[in-house]
Amino acid sequence: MANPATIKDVAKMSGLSIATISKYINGGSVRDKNRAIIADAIGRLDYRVNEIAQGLKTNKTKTVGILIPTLDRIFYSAIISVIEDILLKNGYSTIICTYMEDENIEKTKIQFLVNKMVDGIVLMPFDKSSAKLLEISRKNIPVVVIDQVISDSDCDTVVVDNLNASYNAVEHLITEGHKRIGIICGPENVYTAQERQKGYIRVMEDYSIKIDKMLIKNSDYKFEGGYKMMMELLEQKPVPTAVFVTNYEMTLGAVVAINEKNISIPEQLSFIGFDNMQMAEVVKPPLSIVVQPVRQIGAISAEILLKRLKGDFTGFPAFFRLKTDMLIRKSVKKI
Amino acid sequence: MANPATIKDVAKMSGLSIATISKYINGGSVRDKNRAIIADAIGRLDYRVNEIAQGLKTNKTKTVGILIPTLDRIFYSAIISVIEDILLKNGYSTIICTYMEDENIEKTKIQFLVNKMVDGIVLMPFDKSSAKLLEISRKNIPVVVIDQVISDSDCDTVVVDNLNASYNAVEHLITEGHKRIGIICGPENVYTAQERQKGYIRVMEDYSIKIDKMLIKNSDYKFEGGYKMMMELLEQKPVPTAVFVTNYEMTLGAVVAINEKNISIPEQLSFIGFDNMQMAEVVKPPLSIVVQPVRQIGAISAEILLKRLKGDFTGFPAFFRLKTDMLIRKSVKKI
DNA sequence: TTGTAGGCGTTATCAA
DNA sequence: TTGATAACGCCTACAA
Repeated sequence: MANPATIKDVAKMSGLSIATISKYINGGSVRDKNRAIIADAIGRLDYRVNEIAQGLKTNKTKTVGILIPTLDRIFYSAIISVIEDILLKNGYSTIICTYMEDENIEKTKIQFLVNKMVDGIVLMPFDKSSAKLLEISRKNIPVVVIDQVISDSDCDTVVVDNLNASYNAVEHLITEGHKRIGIICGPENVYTAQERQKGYIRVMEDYSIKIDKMLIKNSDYKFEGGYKMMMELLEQKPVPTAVFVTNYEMTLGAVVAINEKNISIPEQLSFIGFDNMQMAEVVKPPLSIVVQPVRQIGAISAEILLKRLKGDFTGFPAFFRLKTDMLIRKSVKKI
Repeated sequence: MANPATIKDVAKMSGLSIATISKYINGGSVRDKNRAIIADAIGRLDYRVNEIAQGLKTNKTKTVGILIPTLDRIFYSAIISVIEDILLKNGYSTIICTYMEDENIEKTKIQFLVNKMVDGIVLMPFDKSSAKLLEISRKNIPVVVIDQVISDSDCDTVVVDNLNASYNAVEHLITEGHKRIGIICGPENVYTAQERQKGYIRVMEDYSIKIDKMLIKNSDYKFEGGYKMMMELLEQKPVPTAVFVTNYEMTLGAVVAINEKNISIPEQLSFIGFDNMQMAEVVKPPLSIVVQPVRQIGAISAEILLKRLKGDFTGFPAFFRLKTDMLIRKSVKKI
């Protein structure tokens, strides 16, 4: 209704000057008697600092930009929840942008965030190229990169140990007697996909199992891709006795394919999926899966960014490599 | 590195006044020759409007606040994706806040958004109380409420026809010969849950089927709740021949319970779930489900808000009630 | 068509 | 401890 109250109004009502009110707000020294008067006036006027004006003056917006490929994947939305929560508790709000896994949109949105004068950025990049980071670093905005290692660029990074996540999963299959093991990986130009594929190859070599290239499928980290690649794997001769799928959406797709073919897990095919414990329980039988430390990823990212935002650049650039968990259920059979 | 360029810099470089540059930017009339000069200067300086300063002057932040219970549910994150996309294309950025299904946090966050001077708010409220809307309406900030009808308050509203969604699902079961039909609903104080429950009761009455209160379960819209209530339903005597679960997370929980009890769908129990087509396909056999028009909800909400933001209040308060779809798969047996 | 000047709400410097 | 005042970058009468 009425315009929001300003410092001026508070000053008028309390009979003090604008400068004094400002000090009161920002923790300067103010006579106790006056503190009371000011507090009273602020209460009656329901005064709040105008953060826009504040931002203009201080060059700080108390806002962090979060840039992710899409909100549709539980992996991303879960991380964001955590980050948002921590930042908010520290007085920062967040602008979440998705770029639909499109490099051009990604660039546009980075520009957008820079225009919005965010104080910091959390980025889950599409690919490994660092060009897009130029714009940001030119403005001296701290960036935390999650889930990917960007070459040739100094910035704090939080990833999971994808290689060993994959290594351990496949090793589990090997230990249970499997040799003919299929893997469905993500896009070849994506860091996490490369690492997960490396893990597969390394453990196979460590156990001196011959690698059949036909059992290594690259796809798009999407439902349909998982479905299609699973179908292809099932057509191999001899058919693999076990399959490892390296992200959540493709795991869904693969399971659907398996169901359609009326193949039973684990009797006819052993299976290890990725992410999302709830889903793993819904499937029959419950799936063994690799679980990423989503909460931890979010928490560490938020904390390191807050540190940079405070101007503390010790240990820059920081690099965190978090361990995954392996959840053993009933989708793997000993052979 | 260097500070970002300001209008002043552009003015200096082009030899024109600040006012002229401002006109150029905001579409005022400027001599063609000068337009070229200004464009050139802007390009060389890489000048961008400082939206903070602009906001201070215009009292507009070009920002919309989105307040949701949690990001963990695909129903919410999907809607947000759509809204964010449309708003962005119209020059608005979004601040997404979650309140963890806690009324107090919800209030705090509303205050937070108001402090951030958002131009508008999209709200998915926790309950039906309208008190929280006071703060917003006092500031004349347009609000669009999604997924709930707030009594005693004028604001644009977008909901789905939950009652008939439920009616149709249960009717499908009845048509297939079922009479003893269990339903797992959400919290009794939540609008969508009430409506879905009403739909059940109405269709049962329409078909003159006696209602057994023991077959109506209220829970919390969460995975564990769905699991627990399903277990309870399975202990009823005689056991229901069909069950309808009224949101996604509870559907997951219910399916897990059914799997654990080694009950087979649809031979021993017919089943209809809610939301998320992908999941429905993963389960074996694929589940028949009620699908909400997520994209449409997002699109309509964004459009109506944009309209209000432009100052167009025709038809206020608007009320949209969207229809759901029923996806028939293989989880219902004729008896 | 262009320029001058005042003000948006805040912070920060410097005197008092 | 307080207060007057000049910024911050932009917009907008109003005058030229």
